[in-house]
Amino acid sequence: MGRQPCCDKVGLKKGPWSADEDQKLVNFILTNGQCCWRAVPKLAGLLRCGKSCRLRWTNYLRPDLKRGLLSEYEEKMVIDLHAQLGNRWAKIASHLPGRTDNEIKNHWNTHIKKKLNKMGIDPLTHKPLPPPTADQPPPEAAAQPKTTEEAEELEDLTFKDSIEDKITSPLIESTELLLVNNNDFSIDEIPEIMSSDIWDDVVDFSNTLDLLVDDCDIHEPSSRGVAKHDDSWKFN
DNA sequence: AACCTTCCCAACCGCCGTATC
DNA sequence: AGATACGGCGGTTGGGAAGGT
Repeated sequence: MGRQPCCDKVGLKKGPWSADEDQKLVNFILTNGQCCWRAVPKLAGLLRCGKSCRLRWTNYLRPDLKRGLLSEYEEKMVIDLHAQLGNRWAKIASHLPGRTDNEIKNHWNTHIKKKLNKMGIDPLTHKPLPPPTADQPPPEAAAQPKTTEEAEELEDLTFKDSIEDKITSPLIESTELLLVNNNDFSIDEIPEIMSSDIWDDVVDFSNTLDLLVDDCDIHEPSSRGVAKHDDSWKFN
């Protein structure tokens, strides 16, 4: 015989939590700490199952949670991490202090997905959406740019995306530093990238994500001493 | 003001790997 | 060794809020 069931699920309350229930749970956890969730509802005087208590605590009641919308910085982090990790929300959330996997998942599904689609970027692959064919008209969400500004933004993002493929694949350390791994650029690509209008954006993007750390210098060729390495430029 | 539609998010569901009996 | 609970995770849903007609 295995363990005891966590709850018999008979007579247990479901649905939204009341303020009174929240108070009971918070008081209990703050007094006793997080212990065996199975025991929590009984000890705290709640008619909920342990799993429901755990979810309520981790997603809503924890005192270290941030409330409100994700900042632009956090959103960029989520997009970048999603490009590397996919729908591993818990993993993504672990890099955003005070945010829960549920919160990030919701924000992705309700905001970021739409935003990327609107910009012509596939939220699954993070690549530009394929051009529409006669058989397959563009999805409603993937609207084509209507103005010059929108067209320029799309072009920018597409080019940036191809560069980011080369720059990133960062290792994310527990310190939340994103390290750029010895990424090689073809020598032919560097002048084009650096002379383009988006170079500043690339650096900004990297800075925003704390991609650039002390042991990772990005320089212009020759003048700032990028290490030339086998016909490619290397980030030190 | 009343109704309808869309949006948003808290909470649930079901699955999986691990722990326990 | 096998059965079963636990804890964690990602996907989905239901209902309230907001916006539109």
